[in-house]
Amino acid sequence: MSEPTANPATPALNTRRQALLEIIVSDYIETAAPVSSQQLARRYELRVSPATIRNDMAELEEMGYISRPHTSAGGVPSDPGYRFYVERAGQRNRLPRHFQERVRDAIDFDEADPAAWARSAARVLASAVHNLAIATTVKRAIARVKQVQIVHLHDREALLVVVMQDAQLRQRIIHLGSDTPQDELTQVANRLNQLIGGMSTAELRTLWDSGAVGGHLVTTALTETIRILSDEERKETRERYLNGLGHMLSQPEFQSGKSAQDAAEVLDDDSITRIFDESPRPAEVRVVIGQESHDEHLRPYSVVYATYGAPDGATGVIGTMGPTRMDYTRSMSSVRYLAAFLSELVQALEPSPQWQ
Amino acid sequence: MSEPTANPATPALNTRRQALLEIIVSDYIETAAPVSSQQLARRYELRVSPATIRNDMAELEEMGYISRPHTSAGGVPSDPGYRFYVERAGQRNRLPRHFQERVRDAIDFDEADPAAWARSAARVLASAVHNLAIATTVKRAIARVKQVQIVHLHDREALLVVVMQDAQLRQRIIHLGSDTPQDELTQVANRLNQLIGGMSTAELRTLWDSGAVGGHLVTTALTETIRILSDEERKETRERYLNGLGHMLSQPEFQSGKSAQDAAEVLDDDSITRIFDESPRPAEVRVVIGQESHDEHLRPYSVVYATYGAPDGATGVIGTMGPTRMDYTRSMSSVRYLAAFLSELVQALEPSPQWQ
DNA sequence: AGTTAGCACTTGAGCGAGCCGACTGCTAAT
DNA sequence: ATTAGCAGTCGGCTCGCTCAAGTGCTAACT
Repeated sequence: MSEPTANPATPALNTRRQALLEIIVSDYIETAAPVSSQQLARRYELRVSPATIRNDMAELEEMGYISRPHTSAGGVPSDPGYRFYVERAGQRNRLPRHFQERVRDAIDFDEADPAAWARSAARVLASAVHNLAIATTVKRAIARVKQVQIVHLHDREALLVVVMQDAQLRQRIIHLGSDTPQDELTQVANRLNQLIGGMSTAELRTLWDSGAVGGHLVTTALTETIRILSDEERKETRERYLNGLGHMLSQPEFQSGKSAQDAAEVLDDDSITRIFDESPRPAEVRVVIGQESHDEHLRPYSVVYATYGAPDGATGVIGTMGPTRMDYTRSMSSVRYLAAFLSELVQALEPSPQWQ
Repeated sequence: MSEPTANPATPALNTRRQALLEIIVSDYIETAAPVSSQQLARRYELRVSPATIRNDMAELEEMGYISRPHTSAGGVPSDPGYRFYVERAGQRNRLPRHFQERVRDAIDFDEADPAAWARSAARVLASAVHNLAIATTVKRAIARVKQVQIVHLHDREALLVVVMQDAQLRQRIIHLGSDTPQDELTQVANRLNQLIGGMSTAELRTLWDSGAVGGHLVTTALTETIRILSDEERKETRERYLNGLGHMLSQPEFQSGKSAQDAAEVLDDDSITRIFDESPRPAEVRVVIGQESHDEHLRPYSVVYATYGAPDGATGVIGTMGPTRMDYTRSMSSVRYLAAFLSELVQALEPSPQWQ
């Protein structure tokens, strides 16, 4: 592992070599074939001869930015080469054609369902970047209850519905001491709502400990509410939506060489969710290239992702995964745009942060 | 396309040949290698010589039950061969080890969440059959509302929560004429519940047309409720959970030959859901083998699936997909068991059918 | 009739040789 | 510092070969 950092630390690359490296990376991203000095000279207006380019490429190779499949082959970017490219060109805005329209058509605010939004977002993103896309629903670090409802099912069973602060719903079966009419259940729920509306798990626990709430049914409902909220905080309850594995597998790297099975296994377990756990700050698009990943299974791939949601509120993650030879500028632009779009929707669902 | 039906119509296969065909299919399912006459003679107590087996196999080939990759190779079952096998051995119960325990451990009734059940069911099934598993949530052909709730979000927006007869939840944003306190919203919801509890879409529409409900807010809530229910009936709102693509791609047919990309694309679009639309009666496990499928994309695969849920009530589908060389007895047993298990859970959520 | 032994024949898989084309690395000239 | 020219390297491809597995057929047997 030679570790050239793409930063000032490294012995400076003269301007022409920097430009050359960028061209090499972007050409390889486009063609998926090792790029040779002659092709570079022919296809781009470099005003130098192939021999000069060869010299420069030898230098780039020595510094670890590119490597060669074999001695007599062209250059292929290595992870630091992609990193250089991302730092240099990553901020450019390169949304796919009609991307905004496609997003607006696919995602309907009035559905009010973060799960539906996430599913559509994953679909749009996948088809935009031609790779696998992942979107999760949102979740708050600190769960608060907004309102509860108790619905009679039959005999001595009822459904406890909890509406959370971020407008997400959770449900659970509760067992009643006796068959209780719906009217009474509604009353209990209303009384409970007066008490606990807006409370966090901790506050609910305090209330419970104080014993201030009486009645068997109320206690049961409160207990289960606490359980739901603490599950919410403890477990990863975000729903994940995946789309576009087919797009990803159509990339040439999977035709020969890379194993489609490995890629599929990444989806079956929770690797991807794990990398998402280290969520970046909202509005920051994070790029993890190949070996940079902490997760061994993800090493052969790159991931571009961002957090979306309300600041200090409910947050989810949206991102894309593909071979390290992925279109970083396009991916970053698309992810950035979608994250912002979803953030708006989610923020419209809950009170603005000042209210708390 | 020669079309031998596996039924009495076909010129009778003598008993030995039937037994032989079953052995060939099951051996091929196990080993994934063309089965030869010598191996059959060696590994099974057939009490006849390889030459005789060759004669029988020639007959089986002529009748379309098996085919050969090339002239000097063993036999592999063709679709009608698998069909014969399924009809003959399909009813045998061959659950994987500890399957029941695994199911019970993975699926928690108290969660009361059909989505969570479906997700867990897909996971268990996938690992049991070593193939892709799909489970959907449930949906009623005729939606009924059980209860609604209106939750104030902020300013002039509120969340309409609809609890359906089968205990599923739906939500939608509604825009209020003016900023209305939660108390009032709760009252409106309670009034509305008196009126509409248990109603179907048609009944709600009649009510709406009658103009018997007054008040702007009530009307809005009613309108949106109708919209939710009719969406429910019109659209495919079942959530699909997939698991085990990695298992499926680890099957030898994908190592060389079959395209993993094609398989992945089947998942990205909705082919599978389409085959599920022709739901079998509950408790019937349906098997679609290769070319038998109406859907072109599914032709290279087999699908084993069953409907689960309450009779005349909410139903969902669970099934597995894999190469035509899949373990049908195991798949059918597992699907049958899981469908029955899920049915119990779903039925416990809603009033027994007589009540309606 | 049905079954079996024996044997010639077919075929895919694996292996190595050899050729071709693409590209580099190096040297020497500008 | 750049460039032309050229020898050298290497992967990919094709061809031909051999080998092992397994069949299809014929003739003998029960």
